[in-house]
Amino acid sequence: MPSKPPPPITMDAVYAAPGYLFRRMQQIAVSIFMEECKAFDLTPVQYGALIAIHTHPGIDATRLSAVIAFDRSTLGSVIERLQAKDYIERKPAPEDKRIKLLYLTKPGAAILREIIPAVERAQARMLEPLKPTERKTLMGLLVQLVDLNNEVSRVPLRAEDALEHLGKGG
Amino acid sequence: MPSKPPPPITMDAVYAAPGYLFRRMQQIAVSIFMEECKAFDLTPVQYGALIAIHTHPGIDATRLSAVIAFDRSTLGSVIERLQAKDYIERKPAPEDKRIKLLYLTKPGAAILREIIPAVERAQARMLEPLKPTERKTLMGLLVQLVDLNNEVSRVPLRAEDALEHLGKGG
DNA sequence: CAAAGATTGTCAGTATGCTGTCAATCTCAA
DNA sequence: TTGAGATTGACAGCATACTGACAATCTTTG
Repeated sequence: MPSKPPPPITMDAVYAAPGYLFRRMQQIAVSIFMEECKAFDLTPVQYGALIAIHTHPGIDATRLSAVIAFDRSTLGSVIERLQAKDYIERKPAPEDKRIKLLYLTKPGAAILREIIPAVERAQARMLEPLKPTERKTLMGLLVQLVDLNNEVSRVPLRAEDALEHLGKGG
Repeated sequence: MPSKPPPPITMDAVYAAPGYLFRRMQQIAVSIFMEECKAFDLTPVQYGALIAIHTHPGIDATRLSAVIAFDRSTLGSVIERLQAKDYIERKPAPEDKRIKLLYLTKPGAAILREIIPAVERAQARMLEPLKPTERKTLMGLLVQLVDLNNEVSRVPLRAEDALEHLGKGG
Protein backbone atom coordinates (compact mmCIF):
# COMPACT_ATOMS: atom_id res chain seq x y z
CA MET A 1 0.00 0.00 0.00
CA PRO A 2 1.80 3.17 -1.16
CA SER A 3 1.54 6.24 1.06
CA LYS A 4 0.04 9.37 -0.47
CA PRO A 5 2.24 10.93 -3.17
CA PRO A 6 4.34 13.99 -2.27
CA PRO A 7 2.67 17.30 -3.17
CA PRO A 8 3.81 18.72 -6.49
CA ILE A 9 6.45 21.47 -6.30
CA THR A 10 4.96 24.34 -8.28
CA MET A 11 4.53 28.08 -8.10
CA ASP A 12 0.75 27.61 -8.31
CA ALA A 13 0.83 26.05 -4.87
CA VAL A 14 2.78 29.07 -3.63
CA TYR A 15 0.36 31.58 -5.18
CA ALA A 16 -2.57 29.94 -3.36
CA ALA A 17 -0.75 29.60 -0.03
CA PRO A 18 -1.78 31.80 2.91
CA GLY A 19 1.81 32.84 3.56
CA TYR A 20 2.26 34.17 0.04
CA LEU A 21 -1.09 35.97 0.03
CA PHE A 22 -0.45 37.64 3.38
CA ARG A 23 3.01 38.81 2.32
CA ARG A 24 1.66 40.12 -0.97
CA MET A 25 -1.25 41.96 0.65
CA GLN A 26 1.07 43.55 3.18
CA GLN A 27 3.29 44.66 0.30
CA ILE A 28 0.30 46.13 -1.56
CA ALA A 29 -1.07 47.77 1.59
CA VAL A 30 2.22 49.54 2.33
CA SER A 31 2.48 50.63 -1.29
CA ILE A 32 -1.00 52.17 -1.24
CA PHE A 33 -0.36 53.83 2.11
CA MET A 34 2.86 55.43 0.89
CA GLU A 35 1.17 56.60 -2.29
CA GLU A 36 -1.75 58.27 -0.52
CA CYS A 37 0.43 59.73 2.24
CA LYS A 38 3.52 60.72 0.32
CA ALA A 39 2.90 64.40 1.04
CA PHE A 40 3.45 63.71 4.74
CA ASP A 41 6.67 61.67 4.74
CA LEU A 42 5.33 59.22 7.32
CA THR A 43 5.56 55.42 7.09
CA PRO A 44 2.71 53.16 8.21
CA VAL A 45 4.67 52.20 11.30
CA GLN A 46 5.47 55.80 12.20
CA TYR A 47 1.79 56.65 11.75
CA GLY A 48 0.81 53.79 14.04
CA ALA A 49 3.25 54.95 16.68
CA LEU A 50 1.89 58.51 16.54
CA ILE A 51 -1.70 57.29 16.89
CA ALA A 52 -0.77 55.11 19.86
CA ILE A 53 1.10 57.93 21.60
CA HIS A 54 -1.84 60.21 20.96
CA THR A 55 -4.21 57.66 22.49
CA HIS A 56 -1.87 56.92 25.43
CA PRO A 57 0.16 60.04 26.23
CA GLY A 58 3.09 59.29 28.50
CA ILE A 59 3.39 55.67 27.39
CA ASP A 60 6.88 54.14 27.49
CA ALA A 61 8.65 52.40 24.62
CA THR A 62 8.12 48.83 25.84
CA ARG A 63 4.38 49.28 26.27
CA LEU A 64 4.16 51.13 22.98
CA SER A 65 5.77 48.17 21.25
CA ALA A 66 3.05 45.92 22.68
CA VAL A 67 0.23 48.27 21.72
CA ILE A 68 1.24 48.47 18.06
CA ALA A 69 2.47 44.86 17.89
CA PHE A 70 5.96 45.96 17.16
CA ASP A 71 9.35 44.65 18.10
CA ARG A 72 10.99 46.48 21.00
CA SER A 73 14.35 46.64 19.23
CA THR A 74 13.04 48.11 16.02
CA LEU A 75 10.85 50.57 17.84
CA GLY A 76 13.95 52.36 19.13
CA SER A 77 14.88 53.59 15.68
CA VAL A 78 11.27 54.46 14.85
CA ILE A 79 11.14 56.64 17.95
CA GLU A 80 14.45 58.24 17.02
CA ARG A 81 13.15 59.20 13.61
CA LEU A 82 9.90 60.60 14.99
CA GLN A 83 11.91 62.56 17.52
CA ALA A 84 14.24 63.86 14.80
CA LYS A 85 11.18 65.11 12.91
CA ASP A 86 10.03 66.84 16.12
CA TYR A 87 6.76 64.91 16.22
CA ILE A 88 7.32 63.38 19.65
CA GLU A 89 9.36 64.10 22.75
CA ARG A 90 10.75 61.89 25.50
CA LYS A 91 10.72 62.81 29.17
CA PRO A 92 12.41 60.78 31.90
CA ALA A 93 9.91 59.16 34.27
CA PRO A 94 10.32 60.67 37.75
CA GLU A 95 9.69 57.44 39.64
CA ASP A 96 11.75 55.10 37.42
CA LYS A 97 15.09 56.12 35.97
CA ARG A 98 14.99 53.42 33.29
CA ILE A 99 11.82 54.67 31.65
CA LYS A 100 11.40 57.50 29.18
CA LEU A 101 7.84 58.67 28.61
CA LEU A 102 6.59 59.53 25.14
CA TYR A 103 4.45 62.54 24.23
CA LEU A 104 3.24 64.08 20.99
CA THR A 105 4.58 67.54 20.25
CA LYS A 106 2.35 70.23 18.73
CA PRO A 107 3.66 69.49 15.21
CA GLY A 108 3.10 65.80 15.90
CA ALA A 109 -0.52 66.34 16.87
CA ALA A 110 -0.97 68.62 13.87
CA ILE A 111 0.37 66.21 11.27
CA LEU A 112 -1.73 63.45 12.79
CA ARG A 113 -4.89 65.52 12.25
CA GLU A 114 -3.83 66.34 8.70
CA ILE A 115 -2.81 62.86 7.60
CA ILE A 116 -5.98 61.09 8.78
CA PRO A 117 -8.01 61.67 5.58
CA ALA A 118 -5.16 60.34 3.45
CA VAL A 119 -4.90 57.25 5.66
CA GLU A 120 -8.66 56.71 5.36
CA ARG A 121 -8.35 56.92 1.59
CA ALA A 122 -5.50 54.40 1.66
CA GLN A 123 -7.42 51.94 3.84
CA ALA A 124 -10.43 52.22 1.54
CA ARG A 125 -8.33 51.70 -1.58
CA MET A 126 -6.86 48.45 -0.26
CA LEU A 127 -10.31 46.84 -0.26
CA GLU A 128 -11.74 48.74 -3.22
CA PRO A 129 -11.61 45.82 -5.69
CA LEU A 130 -14.02 43.84 -3.51
CA LYS A 131 -17.77 44.26 -3.19
CA PRO A 132 -18.94 45.86 0.07
CA THR A 133 -20.25 42.56 1.44
CA GLU A 134 -16.99 40.83 0.62
CA ARG A 135 -15.03 43.58 2.38
CA LYS A 136 -16.99 43.05 5.57
CA THR A 137 -16.53 39.29 5.35
CA LEU A 138 -12.79 39.60 4.77
CA MET A 139 -12.27 42.08 7.59
CA GLY A 140 -14.33 39.97 9.95
CA LEU A 141 -12.31 36.85 9.21
CA LEU A 142 -9.01 38.71 9.50
CA VAL A 143 -9.94 40.23 12.86
CA GLN A 144 -10.79 36.73 14.09
CA LEU A 145 -7.64 35.18 12.71
CA VAL A 146 -5.31 37.85 14.06
CA ASP A 147 -6.99 37.70 17.44
CA LEU A 148 -6.85 33.91 17.70
CA ASN A 149 -3.23 33.82 16.52
CA ASN A 150 -2.25 36.63 18.83
CA GLU A 151 0.18 34.73 21.02
CA VAL A 152 2.06 33.25 18.10
CA SER A 153 4.36 36.11 17.23
CA ARG A 154 6.66 37.44 19.88
CA VAL A 155 4.63 40.45 20.95
CA PRO A 156 5.28 40.39 24.68
CA LEU A 157 2.01 41.78 25.99
CA ARG A 158 -1.58 42.11 24.99
CA ALA A 159 -2.58 45.71 24.46
CA GLU A 160 -4.93 45.72 27.44
CA ASP A 161 -2.43 44.19 29.85
CA ALA A 162 0.23 46.52 28.60
CA LEU A 163 -1.73 49.56 29.68
CA GLU A 164 -2.71 48.66 33.20
CA HIS A 165 -0.37 51.25 34.70
CA LEU A 166 -2.06 54.05 32.79
CA GLY A 167 -5.35 53.52 34.60
CA LYS A 168 -4.04 54.36 38.05
CA GLY A 169 -3.02 57.93 38.63
CA GLY A 170 -3.66 59.18 35.10
CA MET B 1 -24.92 72.79 7.64
CA PRO B 2 -21.80 71.40 9.33
CA SER B 3 -19.73 68.89 7.41
CA LYS B 4 -19.34 65.44 8.91
CA PRO B 5 -17.20 65.39 12.05
CA PRO B 6 -13.60 64.21 11.80
CA PRO B 7 -13.13 60.51 12.60
CA PRO B 8 -12.02 59.85 16.17
CA ILE B 9 -8.30 59.19 16.66
CA THR B 10 -8.15 55.88 18.51
CA MET B 11 -6.25 52.61 18.46
CA ASP B 12 -9.55 50.78 17.95
CA ALA B 13 -9.75 52.30 14.49
CA VAL B 14 -6.21 51.08 13.81
CA TYR B 15 -6.93 47.55 15.03
CA ALA B 16 -9.88 47.26 12.62
CA ALA B 17 -8.03 48.80 9.67
CA PRO B 18 -7.02 46.60 6.72
CA GLY B 19 -3.46 47.90 6.82
CA TYR B 20 -2.97 46.89 10.42
CA LEU B 21 -4.55 43.47 9.93
CA PHE B 22 -2.47 42.69 6.86
CA ARG B 23 0.75 43.69 8.62
CA ARG B 24 -0.16 41.66 11.68
CA MET B 25 -1.07 38.57 9.67
CA GLN B 26 2.17 38.78 7.71
CA GLN B 27 4.04 39.02 11.01
CA ILE B 28 2.20 35.97 12.37
CA ALA B 29 2.66 34.03 9.14
CA VAL B 30 6.42 34.57 9.11
CA SER B 31 6.61 33.63 12.77
CA ILE B 32 4.77 30.34 12.18
CA PHE B 33 6.87 29.57 9.11
CA MET B 34 10.12 30.10 11.00
CA GLU B 35 8.90 27.96 13.86
CA GLU B 36 7.90 25.00 11.69
CA CYS B 37 10.98 25.28 9.47
CA LYS B 38 13.64 26.18 12.01
CA ALA B 39 15.44 22.90 11.40
CA PHE B 40 16.15 24.00 7.82
CA ASP B 41 17.50 27.52 8.31
CA LEU B 42 15.47 28.87 5.38
CA THR B 43 13.38 32.06 5.41
CA PRO B 44 10.01 32.26 3.64
CA VAL B 45 11.57 34.39 0.93
CA GLN B 46 14.47 32.00 0.40
CA TYR B 47 11.98 29.14 0.22
CA GLY B 48 9.95 31.01 -2.38
CA ALA B 49 13.04 31.67 -4.45
CA LEU B 50 14.04 28.00 -4.36
CA ILE B 51 10.56 26.89 -5.44
CA ALA B 52 10.56 29.37 -8.30
CA ILE B 53 14.02 28.32 -9.50
CA HIS B 54 12.91 24.71 -9.27
CA THR B 55 9.83 25.46 -11.37
CA HIS B 56 11.78 27.61 -13.86
CA PRO B 57 15.36 26.34 -14.10
CA GLY B 58 17.64 28.82 -15.83
CA ILE B 59 15.55 31.84 -14.88
CA ASP B 60 17.42 35.13 -14.44
CA ALA B 61 17.27 37.39 -11.39
CA THR B 62 14.99 40.04 -12.88
CA ARG B 63 12.39 37.51 -13.97
CA LEU B 64 12.68 35.69 -10.69
CA SER B 65 11.90 38.93 -8.88
CA ALA B 66 8.72 39.21 -10.92
CA VAL B 67 7.69 35.61 -10.36
CA ILE B 68 7.92 35.82 -6.58
CA ALA B 69 6.74 39.46 -6.39
CA PHE B 70 10.02 40.56 -5.00
CA ASP B 71 12.10 43.68 -5.36
CA ARG B 72 15.02 43.33 -7.78
CA SER B 73 17.42 45.03 -5.40
CA THR B 74 16.63 42.88 -2.39
CA LEU B 75 16.70 39.73 -4.44
CA GLY B 76 20.42 40.22 -5.02
CA SER B 77 21.24 39.54 -1.39
CA VAL B 78 18.76 36.68 -1.19
CA ILE B 79 20.50 35.02 -4.13
CA GLU B 80 23.88 35.61 -2.52
CA ARG B 81 22.79 33.88 0.65
CA LEU B 82 21.30 30.92 -1.22
CA GLN B 83 24.50 30.66 -3.21
CA ALA B 84 26.59 30.82 -0.04
CA LYS B 85 24.57 27.89 1.31
CA ASP B 86 25.28 26.03 -1.92
CA TYR B 87 21.58 25.68 -2.73
CA ILE B 88 21.76 27.45 -6.11
CA GLU B 89 24.37 28.26 -8.73
CA ARG B 90 24.66 31.02 -11.30
CA LYS B 91 25.85 30.51 -14.85
CA PRO B 92 26.48 33.30 -17.34
CA ALA B 93 23.99 33.30 -20.20
CA PRO B 94 25.83 32.53 -23.48
CA GLU B 95 23.77 34.91 -25.62
CA ASP B 96 23.65 37.88 -23.19
CA LYS B 97 26.63 38.88 -21.08
CA ARG B 98 24.48 40.86 -18.64
CA ILE B 99 22.40 37.90 -17.55
CA LYS B 100 23.27 35.20 -15.03
CA LEU B 101 21.05 32.12 -15.08
CA LEU B 102 19.92 30.47 -11.85
CA TYR B 103 19.84 26.72 -11.18
CA LEU B 104 19.20 24.56 -8.14
CA THR B 105 22.16 22.51 -6.96
CA LYS B 106 21.70 18.95 -5.72
CA PRO B 107 21.65 20.09 -2.07
CA GLY B 108 19.16 22.79 -3.07
CA ALA B 109 16.81 20.28 -4.66
CA ALA B 110 17.23 17.99 -1.67
CA ILE B 111 16.40 20.57 0.99
CA LEU B 112 13.40 21.65 -1.05
CA ARG B 113 12.03 18.11 -0.98
CA GLU B 114 12.70 17.84 2.73
CA ILE B 115 11.24 21.17 3.79
CA ILE B 116 7.93 20.82 1.96
CA PRO B 117 6.08 18.96 4.75
CA ALA B 118 7.16 21.58 7.29
CA VAL B 119 5.94 24.35 4.99
CA GLU B 120 2.62 22.57 4.55
CA ARG B 121 2.28 22.37 8.32
CA ALA B 122 3.06 26.07 8.63
CA GLN B 123 0.51 27.06 5.99
CA ALA B 124 -2.13 24.94 7.71
CA ARG B 125 -1.35 26.41 11.13
CA MET B 126 -1.86 29.96 9.90
CA LEU B 127 -5.51 29.24 9.17
CA GLU B 128 -6.08 26.70 11.91
CA PRO B 129 -8.15 28.97 14.18
CA LEU B 130 -10.81 29.31 11.47
CA LYS B 131 -13.45 26.81 10.48
CA PRO B 132 -12.85 25.00 7.16
CA THR B 133 -15.57 26.99 5.39
CA GLU B 134 -14.14 30.23 6.68
CA ARG B 135 -10.65 29.28 5.50
CA LYS B 136 -11.93 28.74 1.98
CA THR B 137 -13.81 32.03 2.05
CA LEU B 138 -10.79 33.95 3.33
CA MET B 139 -8.39 32.42 0.81
CA GLY B 140 -10.83 33.07 -2.02
CA LEU B 141 -11.20 36.72 -1.10
CA LEU B 142 -7.45 37.17 -0.67
CA VAL B 143 -6.67 35.62 -4.04
CA GLN B 144 -9.17 37.99 -5.60
CA LEU B 145 -7.85 41.01 -3.75
CA VAL B 146 -4.20 40.31 -4.51
CA ASP B 147 -4.99 39.67 -8.15
CA LEU B 148 -7.05 42.82 -8.60
CA ASN B 149 -4.47 44.94 -6.78
CA ASN B 150 -1.61 43.39 -8.67
CA GLU B 151 -0.45 46.50 -10.50
CA VAL B 152 -0.36 48.59 -7.36
CA SER B 153 2.95 47.55 -5.90
CA ARG B 154 6.06 47.99 -7.96
CA VAL B 155 6.43 44.45 -9.24
CA PRO B 156 7.60 45.12 -12.80
CA LEU B 157 6.06 42.16 -14.60
CA ARG B 158 3.22 39.72 -14.23
CA ALA B 159 4.45 36.20 -13.67
CA GLU B 160 3.15 35.01 -17.04
CA ASP B 161 4.69 37.85 -19.03
CA ALA B 162 7.94 37.43 -17.16
CA LEU B 163 8.38 33.92 -18.43
CA GLU B 164 7.72 34.31 -22.16
CA HIS B 165 11.37 33.67 -23.02
CA LEU B 166 11.31 30.31 -21.32
CA GLY B 167 8.75 28.93 -23.71
CA LYS B 168 10.90 29.24 -26.83
CA GLY B 169 13.89 26.96 -27.04
CA GLY B 170 12.98 24.60 -24.20
C1' DC C 1 27.03 51.46 -38.51
C1' DA C 2 26.11 54.88 -34.79
C1' DA C 3 23.32 57.06 -31.46
C1' DA C 4 19.31 56.68 -28.44
C1' DG C 5 17.00 53.99 -25.48
C1' DA C 6 16.03 49.90 -22.72
C1' DT C 7 17.60 46.03 -19.73
C1' DT C 8 20.58 43.65 -16.23
C1' DG C 9 22.86 43.15 -12.10
C1' DT C 10 24.76 45.85 -8.51
C1' DC C 11 25.30 49.34 -5.07
C1' DA C 12 24.16 53.15 -1.64
C1' DG C 13 20.84 54.63 1.36
C1' DT C 14 16.66 54.33 4.32
C1' DA C 15 13.22 51.73 7.09
C1' DT C 16 11.29 47.83 8.94
C1' DG C 17 11.45 43.33 11.62
C1' DC C 18 13.68 39.75 14.17
C1' DT C 19 17.13 37.33 17.87
C1' DG C 20 20.21 37.90 21.29
C1' DT C 21 22.89 40.55 24.58
C1' DC C 22 24.07 44.12 27.90
C1' DA C 23 24.32 47.68 31.71
C1' DA C 24 21.41 50.28 34.53
C1' DT C 25 17.72 50.02 37.33
C1' DC C 26 13.85 48.32 39.86
C1' DT C 27 11.28 44.64 42.66
C1' DC C 28 10.70 41.14 45.73
C1' DA C 29 11.75 37.66 48.81
C1' DA C 30 14.90 35.72 52.27
C1' DT D 1 18.78 44.88 53.71
C1' DT D 2 20.83 42.41 50.40
C1' DG D 3 21.00 39.53 46.66
C1' DA D 4 18.33 37.09 42.91
C1' DG D 5 15.54 38.00 39.37
C1' DA D 6 12.86 40.92 36.28
C1' DT D 7 12.43 45.10 33.44
C1' DT D 8 13.99 48.92 30.43
C1' DG D 9 16.27 50.99 26.76
C1' DA D 10 20.13 50.37 23.88
C1' DC D 11 23.02 47.94 20.74
C1' DA D 12 25.04 44.30 17.35
C1' DG D 13 23.88 41.45 13.77
C1' DC D 14 21.00 39.34 10.21
C1' DA D 15 17.25 39.46 6.63
C1' DT D 16 13.80 41.60 4.22
C1' DA D 17 11.80 45.63 1.40
C1' DC D 18 11.91 49.91 -1.04
C1' DT D 19 13.93 54.12 -4.05
C1' DG D 20 17.21 55.79 -6.92
C1' DA D 21 21.47 55.54 -9.36
C1' DC D 22 25.10 53.38 -12.16
C1' DA D 23 28.17 50.87 -15.66
C1' DA D 24 27.95 47.24 -18.80
C1' DT D 25 25.42 45.45 -22.27
C1' DC D 26 21.84 44.68 -25.61
C1' DT D 27 18.18 46.49 -28.93
C1' DT D 28 16.12 49.63 -31.88
C1' DT D 29 16.10 53.25 -35.02
C1' DG D 30 17.79 56.54 -38.25
